[in-house]
Amino acid sequence: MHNDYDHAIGPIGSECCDSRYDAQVSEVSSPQTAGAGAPRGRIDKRHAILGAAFTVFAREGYGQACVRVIAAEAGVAKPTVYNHLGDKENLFRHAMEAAGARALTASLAVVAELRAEGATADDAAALSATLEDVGYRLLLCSCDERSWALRRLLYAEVGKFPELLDSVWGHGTHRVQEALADRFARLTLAGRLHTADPAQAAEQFFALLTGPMEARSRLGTRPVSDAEAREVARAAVRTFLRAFGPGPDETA
Amino acid sequence: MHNDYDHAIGPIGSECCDSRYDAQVSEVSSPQTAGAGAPRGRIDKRHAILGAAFTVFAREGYGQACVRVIAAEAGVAKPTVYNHLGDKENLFRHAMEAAGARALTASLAVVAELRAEGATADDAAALSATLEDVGYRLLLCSCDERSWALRRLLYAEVGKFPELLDSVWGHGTHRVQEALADRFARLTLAGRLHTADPAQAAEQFFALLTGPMEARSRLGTRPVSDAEAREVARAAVRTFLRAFGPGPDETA
DNA sequence: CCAGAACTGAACCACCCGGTTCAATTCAGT
DNA sequence: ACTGAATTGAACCGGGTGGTTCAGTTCTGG
Repeated sequence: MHNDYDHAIGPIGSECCDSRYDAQVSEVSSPQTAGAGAPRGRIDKRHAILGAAFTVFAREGYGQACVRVIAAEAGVAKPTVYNHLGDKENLFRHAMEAAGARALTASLAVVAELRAEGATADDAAALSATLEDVGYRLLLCSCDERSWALRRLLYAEVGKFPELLDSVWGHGTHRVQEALADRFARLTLAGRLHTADPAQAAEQFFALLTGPMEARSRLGTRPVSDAEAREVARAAVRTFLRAFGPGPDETA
Repeated sequence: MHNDYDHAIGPIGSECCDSRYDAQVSEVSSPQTAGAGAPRGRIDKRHAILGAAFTVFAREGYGQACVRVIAAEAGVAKPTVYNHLGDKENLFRHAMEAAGARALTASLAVVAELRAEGATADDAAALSATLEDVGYRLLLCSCDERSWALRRLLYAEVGKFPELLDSVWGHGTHRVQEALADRFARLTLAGRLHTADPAQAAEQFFALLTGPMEARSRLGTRPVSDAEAREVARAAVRTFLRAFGPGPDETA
């Protein structure tokens, strides 16, 4: 009868669902009957479902994951899942988009820090330290378990869900690299960097960070130590600054 | 009754299967009844099955792919598939390993070219051109459709098949980067490069190549033009040489 | 306090998949 | 030409899946 779900039937107050469920989706409950028999509220079932869906999809893959398990993980009956999101495909899409948005905001926050810190220090050593710190925190974001799971699922199902490439991945990396390129451009104008093409520099900075990490963390299946992450960030920044740091202005 | 397949029952001459089926697995046939009614021979059914399995797995993912389709794609009856490889999991494993071996040999051949060409030219421009060419060809390998499919499947099923990480991916990238590091070490000894840590330099060289390509080719779903691949290789080599090329020997 | 919406649990359905069995057929080695 | 192995097609089985239905319960808004 009804074809378009997502907020067509309007099961709960789901139209205002722009509020990203921040950390864990299983404990925030409407401030009534708090701590009583019912462990969770009524209005955030949707968040619980999306979170559980991502967890299960990440653990078992889209094809192998079954909705019953997702419902169980969310502490919810199976019809409730279908009532909220109507379809396994839609469920997957929304779970991925939510996870992507969360990962994006984390990375953007790190790059935003570069704006703040980068303005304070002035000498070359300070710039190097700042870049290293930003790189390290960017690596922490990128090496988060949920982040790896997101990338794996994206890789896996890009054939069946091509639109997720844009809505989850493309926009994200583009915006992060754009913000990075903005900072590099300003640093170049200030004479502290020599990036003829800031966008390309940002692209390569990102590659120098995440590329080595992919191998070292075994595609995200092995937790990477803080020391190793810092070492990768240090190496990346060293190479980056040798190539783009202050020096001969041979802007090709 | 029987638990260990693969060459336990010995259906055909499969023990000698170390010969990698080179290009396409669907046309080589024993030199008899060539071109007649039966389109393929009898002895290379296994290759056909493995090739078809990889094709179907790449197209639909491990979970969604069903053996019937694989058998159809291979032009073979379903029991034949089970007779040869016994299990969907084993089928997947072997298809992945075969594809991984093929991709590895291609990349290794490219790096081997660096050994030959790198010895001839002497000036800096020639080194740059050689590195660009090697990078470009490495990118071509890495951007091959089957290569992307292999990486996607690896990413996707690394949770269910952790051993594939080593047998398909780890060994491959390690060997390529090792070969690259060897070349860099020799070039450093010859005074034409300054790589304090050749392994790390190779790691970053690889990252500068493949990282930007990941975004530009949309995770391998969009064919990348030769011009763009060449541009990425050029940019990577330029950055790499600025960082590690002849200049101040500030080996940290 | 009550009407109505959301939620639950369980059963149910049709479908498809992995894997097996089997008789009939085709091929390879000699 | 003949024997035995490989292959085929088709049917079959058990089980799990996506998705629905429904009666009954729990909560929410007013």
